[in-house]
Amino acid sequence: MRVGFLPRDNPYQVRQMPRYNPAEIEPKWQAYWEHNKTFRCPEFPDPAGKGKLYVLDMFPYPSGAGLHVGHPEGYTATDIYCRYWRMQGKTVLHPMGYDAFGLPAEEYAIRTNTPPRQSTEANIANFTRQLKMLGFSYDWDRCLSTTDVEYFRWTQWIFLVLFDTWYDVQGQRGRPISELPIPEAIASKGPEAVAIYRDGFRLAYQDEALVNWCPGLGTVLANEEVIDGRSERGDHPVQRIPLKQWMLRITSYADRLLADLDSLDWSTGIKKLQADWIGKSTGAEVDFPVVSSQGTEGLNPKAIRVYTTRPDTLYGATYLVLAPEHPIVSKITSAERSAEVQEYCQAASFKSDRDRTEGDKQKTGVFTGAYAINPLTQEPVAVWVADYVLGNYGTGAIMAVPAHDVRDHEFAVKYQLPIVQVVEPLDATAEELAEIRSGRVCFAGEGIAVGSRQLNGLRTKQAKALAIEELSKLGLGREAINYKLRDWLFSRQRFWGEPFPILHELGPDGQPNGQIRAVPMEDLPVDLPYLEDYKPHGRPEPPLGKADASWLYVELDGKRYRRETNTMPQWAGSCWYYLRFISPGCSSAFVDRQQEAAWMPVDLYIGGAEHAVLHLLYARFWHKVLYDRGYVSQPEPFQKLVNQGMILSYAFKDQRGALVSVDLVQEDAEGVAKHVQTGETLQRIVAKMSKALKNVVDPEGVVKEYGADALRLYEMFMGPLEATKPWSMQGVNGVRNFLDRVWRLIVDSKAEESRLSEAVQDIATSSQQDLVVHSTIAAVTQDVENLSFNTAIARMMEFVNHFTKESVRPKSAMETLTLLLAPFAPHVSEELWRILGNPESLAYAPWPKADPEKMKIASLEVPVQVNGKVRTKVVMPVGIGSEEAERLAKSHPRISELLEGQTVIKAVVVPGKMVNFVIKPA
RNA sequence: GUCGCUGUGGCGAAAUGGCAGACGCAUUGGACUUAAAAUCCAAGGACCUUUGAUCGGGUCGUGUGGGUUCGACUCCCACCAGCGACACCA
Repeated sequence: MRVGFLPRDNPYQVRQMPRYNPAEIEPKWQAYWEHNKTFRCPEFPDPAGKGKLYVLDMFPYPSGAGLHVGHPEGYTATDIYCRYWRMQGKTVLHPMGYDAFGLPAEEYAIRTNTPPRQSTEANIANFTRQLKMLGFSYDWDRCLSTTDVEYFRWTQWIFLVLFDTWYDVQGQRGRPISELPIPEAIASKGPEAVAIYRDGFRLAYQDEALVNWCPGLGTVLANEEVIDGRSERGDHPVQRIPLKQWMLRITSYADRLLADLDSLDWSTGIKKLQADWIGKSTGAEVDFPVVSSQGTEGLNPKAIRVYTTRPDTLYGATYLVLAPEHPIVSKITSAERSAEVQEYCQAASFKSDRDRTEGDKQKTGVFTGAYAINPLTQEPVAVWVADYVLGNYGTGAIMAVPAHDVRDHEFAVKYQLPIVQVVEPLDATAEELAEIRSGRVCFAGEGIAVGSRQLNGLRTKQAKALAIEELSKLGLGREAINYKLRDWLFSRQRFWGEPFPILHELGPDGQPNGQIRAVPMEDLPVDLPYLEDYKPHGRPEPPLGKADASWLYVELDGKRYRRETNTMPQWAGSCWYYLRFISPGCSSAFVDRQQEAAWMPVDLYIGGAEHAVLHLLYARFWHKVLYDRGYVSQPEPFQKLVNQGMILSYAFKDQRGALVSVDLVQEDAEGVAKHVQTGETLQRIVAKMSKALKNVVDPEGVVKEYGADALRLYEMFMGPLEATKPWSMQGVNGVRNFLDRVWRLIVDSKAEESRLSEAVQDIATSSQQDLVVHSTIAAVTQDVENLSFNTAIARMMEFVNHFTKESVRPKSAMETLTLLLAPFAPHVSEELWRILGNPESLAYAPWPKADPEKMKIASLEVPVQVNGKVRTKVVMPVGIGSEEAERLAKSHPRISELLEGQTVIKAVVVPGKMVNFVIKPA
């Protein structure tokens, strides 16, 4: 229990305050909590307490615009949960920090012409001020920003762990690179060959690959940051160009990232999103030996390997399609087709993914002139090139089964390629069957194999298995697994990010010779250099290349190196911040080992659904690497995840469906919205808040007008946490009204200074009051634990409605209400608690306990139905038996009247709930 | 196109097999007041019916259509609408 006092220099002295005045009490209590470090979290959970609780918010990106009403939604939810569990005796870790590296901050810095560090720090200060204004019970001593040098020192350190790790497929875990078995052939070539061999296995590796280059932003982007061929941020076009980039081998962890979703307490929706993103599929790889007019002597391998999820349709494979990037294309193309094929492939390579899919989406392709042998039919099939086949998925080649794949069907129809049905649907009409048999319609479902020799008559599942077995015997096929997930492109050509702690060795000519090494751990952090001009210039060379030679060039162990000049993407810092919060001051490690074991995993993680895939997948991946390497104790970081719903705003739409800015709308007396200029009647809809529509709600303005407690309460009262819901200022006024009522319930609003209302007296509660008090405790307790805050608030409103009517209000009941309200509206509750005569903060006061004895009632009204329709209600004693209840119900005059002359077929009696007589005319 | 979420009074919502609309907003009426504001009390799904007025009684009602059940907002099937995510991954 903490005994608090008000700081002497507190500007918010208790003044006369007969009325509820949040503008006075809120800053006062915020100063009190801060001064007394009320919410400081100990290094370890209290062994005498009821265990630990780690509750985390997705930390905000400190934009220049300040806090949005969406932020306090999740933050209030976690705050209520934390305050509740503190009162229940748990030791609660509840930190806050900032995700401040990355494009938005840098764009903002360029726009406002300030160095990024300076504008970032200003934004952070503003965010902190706004967050403190809302009275969240964070342990602010643990606050961090991903841009703190002492923080990103450890981000760099973790990157070096990734660099030092290879994935042991047999053991299914990441291991130190020093344990990678080196083949004799490599070892004999000397240490440089060994180093290059190792580099090929590291989880952090460099790769020359086709990347998403965005000239508008002057950087490459991860696949996840590209939406429809345009950048997620800024909506600039993205091109595919080959560039040497850092990649993280997240694909090695695909299977575990998928499998471990089972163990998590996340919504099925989010789990499914992640599972779909990982996109595991099982099928087979099948080899089609090549027959080329060029001959196959120089060909290695001599077969085209395709990936299919439907090996059972192999007899229907009437042609093959290669991705334009497939290396075998140029080797098998016949002389007369060469020019055409080359032109097609070249055109495709310059196309962005957008261009490939845009427009009429008509599939295109060219015939290579080559053929390959279907391993089961032994028939030759044509080999085509088409850009609807992706080079970086599966083997980059497919067998086309036009009868049973919609894409292949479309292509085959366009180029008049043969369509052969080999699967018969199980339940199709005669007409449908005829369409499928004729090849006019494609059937992609499962069914019975036909026209497939040994597979005939088998169901799809069995046919797949047998086909794989047959292929294995021939040595031309095997079971295979594929993932949609790609390795994570991890480098950016921008200034405002963590520098890579990597050095490129320089050869005698002063140019990098291809050998790389990590910056020694003890030399971390690698800070960003000072740059006069850090702006992107539209070319792929990173701005850090312009740094001073003293930063750029390093001499180590007698060798000269050039620093890596790429920076890490914004996601890097948020991959592990939850660990740093556990021991933010630890200078010997990224997290203190004992403290990590004591606090992890995060028990409740709340944030927006927009991070369902990217942040959560990346963080889980890093965590698993750290787990494999023995640095953390848990395989998963976030045990329970909840996504708060989006807060929308009202907007207006005209007859054509165009959105109208709210300052152009006026509602008349009947509440009909009209356009100010045209007088046109507008339709009210809900839409995302946007500057263009001028319907953005500023939380700071709401705090000034209604108070932080009202804002908190309103955001929770709007509806279920996970639902999207529209903002209403009248609703805020409603909860503010409730707080006023609570205040008047307890405080004498006529007196000059704050003192108890005369109605509040130190007397015992009546049994009827007991019922209200204890059933409210029970309901609020359960609702808070289930994060059902809207109904918890409704229960407290009922409590207040009840006691407002009582002319004498027992003090104990008022204290109970104050404690129940405390997690939701902490400022006013602290103030009331003090007025009720308690000198200490209620932050750690024991949560009220519902006494079942006091919730017992003697009798209740039970609905009585006839044929399922409620006809009357009968008062029955609690605990009544079925027969007695039936007898009581029957004896009610209205019921006996209805049963008159009828036969009761059945009487359904649920004691205490209802009685139902099923009757028919006699 | 595929997947997911959501459809309940004028509005935000509650009830997840057992009295539909708790609680709140807005509305209406009353009390207090010289008056207004504030506050307090009360009413309220729609329609029909009984009555001098009440009390009362009935029919319909949770997006639409069907089904399971003594009983469905709740479970199942099909469809419609709105929102969101993904989108040639073979």
